[in-house]
Amino acid sequence: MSRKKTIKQSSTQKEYSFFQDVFDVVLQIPKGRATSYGAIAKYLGTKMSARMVGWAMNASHTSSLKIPAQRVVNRNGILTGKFHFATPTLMEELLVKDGLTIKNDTIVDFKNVFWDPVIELDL
DNA sequence: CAGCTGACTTTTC
DNA sequence: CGAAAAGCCAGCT
Repeated sequence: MSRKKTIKQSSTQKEYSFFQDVFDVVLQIPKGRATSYGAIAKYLGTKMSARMVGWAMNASHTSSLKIPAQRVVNRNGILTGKFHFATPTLMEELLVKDGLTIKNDTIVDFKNVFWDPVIELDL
């Protein structure tokens, strides 16, 4: 279903940011899976760039919602944003708890656990 | 309104 | 393998 537009808040919530879309997608990432910034960007639209997704994650800690940002890595499966967590090792710890294997700041067999919103949601 | 910035990606050397 | 540059675009100052 096209839940892209389901994000639309009530009239009261006039402040609508594209961050909401990113958060919504990230929150739907199943446990034990991970996706890339580019995949989310592609799902949200061609006008979206990977940097916007990463930037949205930067704002995730400001959001009241709990965003599993550890499940979002770059296209190589490298934990590029780990330094933005409370501790540089927190991101890896969270992914390990999800059942993933992290080796040298990189998700082992990333392509196997890759979760593409375009395929899992839109399709 | 204009310039900066950024948790990315791809190409090139 | 690594460093550098260019493209990308919305939000912030």
